[in-house]
Amino acid sequence: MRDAGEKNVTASAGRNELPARARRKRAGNGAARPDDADEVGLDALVGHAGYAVRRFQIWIFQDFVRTLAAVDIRPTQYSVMTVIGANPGLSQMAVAKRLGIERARLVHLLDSLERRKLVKRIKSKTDRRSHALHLTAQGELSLTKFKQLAAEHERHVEEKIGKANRERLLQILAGFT
Amino acid sequence: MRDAGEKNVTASAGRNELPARARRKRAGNGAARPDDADEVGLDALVGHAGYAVRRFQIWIFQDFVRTLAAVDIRPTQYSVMTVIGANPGLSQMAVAKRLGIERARLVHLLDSLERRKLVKRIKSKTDRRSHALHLTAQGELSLTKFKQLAAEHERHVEEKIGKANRERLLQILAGFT
DNA sequence: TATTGTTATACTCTATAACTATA
DNA sequence: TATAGTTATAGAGTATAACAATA
Repeated sequence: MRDAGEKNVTASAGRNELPARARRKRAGNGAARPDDADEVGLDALVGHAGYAVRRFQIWIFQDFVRTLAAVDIRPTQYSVMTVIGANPGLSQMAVAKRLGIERARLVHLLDSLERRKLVKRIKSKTDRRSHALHLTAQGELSLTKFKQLAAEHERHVEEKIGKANRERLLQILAGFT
Repeated sequence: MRDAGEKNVTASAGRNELPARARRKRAGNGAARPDDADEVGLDALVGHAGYAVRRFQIWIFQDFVRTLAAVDIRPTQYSVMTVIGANPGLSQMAVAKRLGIERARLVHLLDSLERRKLVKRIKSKTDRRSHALHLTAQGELSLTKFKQLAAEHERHVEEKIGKANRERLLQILAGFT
């Protein structure tokens, strides 16, 4: 059981096999090529989790951006505000570590959120190198709205892959959060 | 059943709830903050598929790059070579469409692969605007090696999330390939 | 010496627009 | 006029290195 089906990582699997139609087209005529995307076989890519995950991630981020376009908030900005909201007083290093963002990049993200009066940096009294991060009053209010829109986005995901599959996905990937 | 558990998209779920220890730390003392990443709660992010998928995708790409570092091939380069190998004669537009890559970006990817003698552009006789893409003999040979390493990477994924989970993931996301 | 926040650089990737040569 | 390939630009994101202030 454990050793079965190892080969199909690199072998073409049934569903995405190059369609017979496309094969025929090219067989008799060197010039004819498939012009429709669905006639192009993916070969080994079919068996790669990373390829599927990347395509899905692109879709999901685009839907997130689209759904929150009215409030002009991108996924990373949302994650930063959510973590600060749940852990007020956090340092920049702590946020960066928790979210896997480079601390250099977080500087710019916070600059932008601070300009928009959603987040504020407060000098720490115990360690004067670091900043305590807080949402502003407006930030708190805005985050509530962002979370509503993010929940709407999440429903789009559910519609796209199904409620049970979405939950299974969260379970499978829980270790990476 | 269909309407149950809708709220937990924005509510903190059990597993990633802010630990009592961290909450205690901050309760009596405004200055104390969680310094360890695992003491920082994620709040609404826990319920977002996009967040888990993004973190997983980062891990999986890093492992792919690491595993294929000896041959200096990145995920996108691998996907381009695999599709050309399986569909020789394809135009740049067809490859770009199939993989969801901007055609402007594919130009640079192909420049790089062509410099390395892995891929060649051949002027089409039927449509002089377009190029027929082929692997070189060396490209064919190299791709075989790349596929072996990619299969090794895929085994890392299996070790990380489990064989059954990896297969379930591929099933759930099959529609995005 | 080490760490926090910052600035800077380089490279990948996404998203556009515009140009050329064909069709 | 539309399309294939190309060039260019701008912004997000990743990966580094180096610096000042502070620990």
